[in-house]
Order: sequence, then structure tokens, then C-alpha cells
Amino acid sequence: MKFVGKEARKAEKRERILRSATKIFARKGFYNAKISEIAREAGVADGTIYLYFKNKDEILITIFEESVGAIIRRFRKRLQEIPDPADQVREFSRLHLEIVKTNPDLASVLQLELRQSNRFIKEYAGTSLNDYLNLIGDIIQNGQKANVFREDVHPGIAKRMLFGALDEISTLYVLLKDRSFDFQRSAAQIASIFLYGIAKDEYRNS
Amino acid sequence: MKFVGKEARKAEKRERILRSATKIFARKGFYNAKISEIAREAGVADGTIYLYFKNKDEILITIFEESVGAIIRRFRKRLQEIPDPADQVREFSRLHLEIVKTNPDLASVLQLELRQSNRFIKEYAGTSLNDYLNLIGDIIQNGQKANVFREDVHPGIAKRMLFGALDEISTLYVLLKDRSFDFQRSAAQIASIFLYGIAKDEYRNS
Amino acid sequence: MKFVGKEARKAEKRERILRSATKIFARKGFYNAKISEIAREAGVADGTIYLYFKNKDEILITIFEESVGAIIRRFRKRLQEIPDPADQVREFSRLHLEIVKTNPDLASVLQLELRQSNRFIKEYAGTSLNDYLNLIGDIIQNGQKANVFREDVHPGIAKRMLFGALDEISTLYVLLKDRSFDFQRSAAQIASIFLYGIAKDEYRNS
Amino acid sequence: MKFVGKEARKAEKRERILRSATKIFARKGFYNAKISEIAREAGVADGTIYLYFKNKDEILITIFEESVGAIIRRFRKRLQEIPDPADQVREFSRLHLEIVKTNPDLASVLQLELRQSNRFIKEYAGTSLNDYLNLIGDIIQNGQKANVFREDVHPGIAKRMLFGALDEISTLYVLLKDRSFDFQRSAAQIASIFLYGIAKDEYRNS
DNA sequence: AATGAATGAGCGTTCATTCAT
DNA sequence: AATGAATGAACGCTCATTCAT
Repeated sequence: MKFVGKEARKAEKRERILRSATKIFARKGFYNAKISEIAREAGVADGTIYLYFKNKDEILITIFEESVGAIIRRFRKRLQEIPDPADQVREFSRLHLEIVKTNPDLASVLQLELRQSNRFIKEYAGTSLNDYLNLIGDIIQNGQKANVFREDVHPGIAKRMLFGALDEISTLYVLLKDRSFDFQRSAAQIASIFLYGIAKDEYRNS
Repeated sequence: MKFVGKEARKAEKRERILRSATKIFARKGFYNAKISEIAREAGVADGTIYLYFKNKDEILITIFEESVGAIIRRFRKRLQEIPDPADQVREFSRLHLEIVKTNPDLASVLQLELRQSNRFIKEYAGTSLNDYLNLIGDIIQNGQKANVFREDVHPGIAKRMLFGALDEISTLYVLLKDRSFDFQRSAAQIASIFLYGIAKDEYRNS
Repeated sequence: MKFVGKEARKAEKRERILRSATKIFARKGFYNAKISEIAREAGVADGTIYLYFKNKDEILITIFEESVGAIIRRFRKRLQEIPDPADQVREFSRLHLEIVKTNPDLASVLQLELRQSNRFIKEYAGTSLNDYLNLIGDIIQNGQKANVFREDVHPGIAKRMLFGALDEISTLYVLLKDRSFDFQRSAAQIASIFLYGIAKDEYRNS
Repeated sequence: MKFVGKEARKAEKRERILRSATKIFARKGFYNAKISEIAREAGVADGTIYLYFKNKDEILITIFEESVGAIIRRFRKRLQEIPDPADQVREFSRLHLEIVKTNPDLASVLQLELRQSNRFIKEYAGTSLNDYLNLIGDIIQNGQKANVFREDVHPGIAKRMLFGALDEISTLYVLLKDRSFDFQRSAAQIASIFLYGIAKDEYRNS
């Protein structure tokens, strides 16, 4: 028999609020999402939300920090298991789009809502997003050290390039909500073009 | 001596409102931009804005339609003068980032606000953005017909990939407002990686 | 050939504005009627209206004063031609409803819009409306002097009673806009009941 | 000691808002009454009003429906206790003017505002006002069945006639705010004239 | 005289946040 | 801890009125 303590119940309620907020933010957009609607969706009273979060902004920030944090940890773990930088790029692309497909609401919020306020991006999202970008940056630098990626490729540009490409495809999916969209193929294609683009000539068909 | 008629003065005021709105939207975001602030910035009364635009939404929509429309026309004209698809990609990338650097406020609005509301994107920005994306799509298809670009590259993915890459770099610039940003170099790098990525082996160093 | 002087043209424009205002007030109600709409209907510019009337209120007041004034003059003239007080009551009722039928817009304004502000009724309508009511009051007093109407009838109450009755029927017509409404019959019925009510027993079937 | 539950306190607040609105509407007219003024008068915040009513229109509509509804119930009950149709007319007239004197603000709103907007009258007040008018209509028809009222009297006209007469006297009172107004005498006079007007000859002095 | 573009005060309504229970 | 009724600041928009042309 499972014993659920006070702490666990609190944590569970907090999660429920975050999940509901993500859903509503995705559906309506941050500014059109109403606290009362999030509360209703989460099955709590309006006031209860303020026992867990300072204000509406903080809900969005929390969604960002916690989910991107978790995603980064997951990516790091997965990438460690892959020795080849090119394979890492392929896996990164695959994982990125897989997460978008598996968590469309979260993706929608990260894609669309987070961009809307400079403040969010500058003050909060900055670090986490940078950490995420650096996952790619590190792969590229490793590939350059291993002499498989072109040396004239600037990792700071290239990492944004791959991210931007994946992000753009994700946006397409988020907006169209086309469930038949073939992520595997898209991820493979993006990784292929990107790798062709940054690989040294002699490693092009690896 | 310049003779300014009634029509011209009206058009000039309309432009001033759009410019002010773009600036305020860029600075604060659409939802935090106040009509009264836009009016003050434009040097008109609040009510005057409603002589030119139906409501706040329509100001944003007009900014999209008119500026993206103008940009597309400019791009089309420029690209016609360039015969080589690879050069077209290079020029497209350069132009895109040049516009971002020359019109940071407009870029900011197109980058950030455009994404914010499904409604805007789907109903209004959709077509213009699609037209813009198709500029790239056409280049790619021409390159494929001319046998210089890989046939296994899906233009629908690739066009979004280049756009996403440029967009991401633009976001970086818009957010950092780093005036020393070398967009010529960034454009060249992005174009290089992208072209290496989609070019047939025999044309890699063209 | 008719020669239309400056004065005549001004007067004509003034009339046109009043006619348009009456129509719009009737259709939309005073508060929902827009000056620009009245101007459009009258075929003049918004500002022109202010050359003829101090403000929106004054248009309504003018409609009231001028039209009720004209109506009172017309009634006086007509009633003078009728010797019998009972016949005067019948003619008054007939004329009242005839005017409502002939000028539905004016009737609508007098019925509905003028009531909406105490200020109008107290400050402006007071005198004219009183003059109108006194037309009935005088008939009743004449009838009492001529010994055909009951002496215990209070003219101040009775005059309001007949007016209220006619007014109520007019409201019904104004609201329903039932063009098939039989005014002659209604007027006859109201006059009949009223006369039966105030006539001395010996004159009941006069 | 009175125990006041949550429901009761809410109902009390709702009543307070309606009472305040009635007072302000009576004093200023619907369009000149400000929500903030109603709120201040009721001792609540502006926003609180919207917890109880959808919008300003609905406050007016509610006043109509609830008060006219209550009045009609009160009249029905009272009239049932009176067997003679002529006495019913007398009591109806007395009650009508008594209510006007006891609730001058409500009377003012019903008198003046009710008339102001076709929309209100047609959509909302229509039914209630009709029910009220039919109280008189039923009395008249009963009197005709009982052979005490003239058969050539059209109940549809006659009911409006009595109502119009009472209404007009009420308007006089509402506008003058003459507290010394003898509504008993006025009611008696109106009922007398009306009854003389519709009674069969043989029942004139009943 | 006539115009109609411009003005800006004013108000209904929303909704994040608070706090008494 | 949880509630949800109450708050009130904030803002988009309207429209009577003005005034430069």
C-alpha cells in the first residue's frame, strides 16, 4: 500500500498546476490564458495557485526552467552513450523532434510563448537556452577536435543554425498540429544536411 | 520647394503611427504596448490611431503585411539579377541579416511578436511568411533542376532549415542588440554550411 | 423661376439637419445616435452641424420645441372651428393619433427619447408639454362651464388622463410599427370612453 | 440572534447593487449613470458588480424583470380578494399610484428608462409589461362577462387607456417629486372617470 | 460658410492578485 | 492549506466637439 505524505501531495498539486498551465498557455497563449482557467483545469481554487507560485509570470518561467532543465539532463545522458560526433548530431536532432511530438503543449509554450517577451528570454531563459545550445556546441567542438568537422565552422554560429532549423520545423508542427508529420524522416534530413554542411570532405559519407 | 498635399500628409501620419508602433512593439511586446504610448511616440492623439487602423490587432497585422510584402518584393528583384542558385543562397542570407541589422525594431516584431499568437500566424502572417519561405524553396528547386543541389534534399524541409538558421541568428542579434555584430560574416558562414549541406559532391567548392 | 437666397438656403439646411436627426434619433435612440450619422444622413459635414446647433442636446431640444410648437398652433386653429366640447375631445384624439401616424419618427422621438432625461423634461419640455396639456384642460373647463361635463372632474387630472391614454396607444404604435393600425377607430374609442367618463349623465349619448 | 450565511450575504449584496443602480438610474438616467457611481453607492468595488451582472444593460433588465414581476404577483394576489370588477379597477389604480409613491426611484426607472430603448422594451420589458397590462385587460373582460361593463369597449384599447392615464399621473409625480401629492384622491378620480367611461348605463353609480 | 481630420476626456470591462474565512 | 469572493488598477476604444484650411 502506497503511503502518500503531505509533501508528496503538495508536489503533486504543484505538478498539476504546471501541467494545466502548460496546456492553457499552449492553447490560448500566455496573455490570453486566465489564471482562473488554469485553476479550473487543475481542479484547484484561483487563490491556491498563489500558494505555489508568486505570480503568473513565474508559472511560465518555472515551466521553462524545469522542463528545459529536465530535457538537458536527458540529452546529456543520452549523448554520453554515443561516441561518434556525427551520430550525436543525428541523435540530438531525433530527440529534439521526438520531444516536440511527445509534448506538443510544452513545445508550443517553449516555441511560441517564451519568445514573446524580451524579459523572459533575457532574464530567465538565457541560461537554460544557452545550456541547451551548448549541447550542440560541444558536439561540434568535439567533432572539430576529432578532425571530422570542418575547422572553419564557427561553433557559435553552427549550433544556432542547427537549433534554428530544428526549431523552425518544430514551429511548423506546433502550428499545423499535423499528427501525421514524420519526425524521424525530418530529423534525419536535417541532420544529413547539417552534417554534410559541416563535415570535412573526407568524412562526408560516414 | 516640396508641395505636400492632403493625401501625402495623411499617408505620412499613417507611416509615423506604423513606425512608432513597430518601435513600441519591439521594445515592450504586443501585449505590453499601450495605444496611448504608440500615440505619444507618433505625436498624435489616441483617437487618431483609430482613424487609420480598426484596432490594435490591425496595427500589428498591417506591419506584417506591408513590411514583409515590401521585403519579399525587394528580395525577388535582387534574386532575379543572380543566375547561380548557390550565389542566390548567399545573397538571400546576406540580405536577410542586413535587413535585421538595418531595421532592428521591425526584425524584433517579426521575430518575436509574429510567433506569439496562433491567430496572427495562421490568419495573417501565414501567407506572407509562406511567400518568404518559398523564395528559398524556389532557389532550391532551381538548383535541383540545374543539377547542382542534391536531389534527396526535400525543399520543404531545407527552406525551413535555412530560414530557421537565419532567424535564430537574427534573434541573437535582436536580443543582444550588439551593434558590432558582423552580419556579413555570419551570413557567409550560414550560407556556406547550408550550401555544403545541400550541394552535390561535385559542386562543393563552387 | 424660383430665386433661392442665402437665408433660404441656410434655413433649408437647418431643416434637413433636424429632419435627419429626428430620423436617426427615432431609429437608434438619442444616446446611440451619432452626430456623424446625422451629418451623413443630412448630406453635410460633421462640423457643419455645429454651425446650426450648439451641441447634440440642443438638436433634440429644438426638435421638441419647434415641432410641439407647430403642433399646438395647428391644434388651436382646428379646435377653434369646433363649438361642442365633446366634439373637441373627439377631434383632439383624432388629430393626436393622426400626427403620430403621419410623423412616426417625430412621434418616436417625442414618445421615447424625450422621456429619457429628467433634464429635458424639466428644463425644456415643461412649458411646451404644458401648453399641449392645457389644450385639453381648456376643453374640459369649457365643457364644465357649459354644464355638459361633470363638475367633480378635476381638469388637471383629466387632461393628463386623456393625454396619457393617447400617448400609450401612440407608444404601442411607435414600437410595433404596425402600419395597419386603425387610428380612426382607436381615437374614436378613446374619445368615447373618456367622454362617457366625464360627461354628465344627461349628456351621455350626445 | 440572526445567523447570516454566505448565500444570504451574497443575495444581500446583489440586492444592494440593484437598489443603488435603481437610485442612480432614476437620478441620472441609464446612459448618464456610471458603473463606478453605482458601485460607490452600493459600497462595493467596480469589479464586484460584474460578479453579479454580465454588464450594465443586464442591471437594467434585471431591475425590470424582478420588480415588475414582484409587482405583478402582488397585484394578482390583491385583486383575487376583490369580487367586483369596478372595485378591482379602483384598487388597481390605488395600488399603482401607491407603488409609485413608495418606490419613487423604481417608478422613475420604469417610467423613464423603460421607454428609452426599443431594444429593452421589445426584448425584455415586453413580456412583463404585457403581463401587467393584462391584469387590467382581465378585469375588463370579467366585467364584460358579468354584464357590468360596456360590450363595445375594446379591452386592448381600454387597458392601455387606464395604464396610460395612471402612467401619466405617475410621471407627473416622479418629475415633480411632490411628496404632498395625494395619490389616493388621484387614484379615485382616475378610477371614477374610467369606470364611468366603460360602465353600462345601469351600473354608473355602483 | 463648410469641411472633416484631429482631439482627448471618459467609461465599461477585465483579470491578476489579495485576504477573510 | 485551501478557498473564491472581492478588489481596483489598467486600458482599448468611442464619439462629441474643435479648428485649421
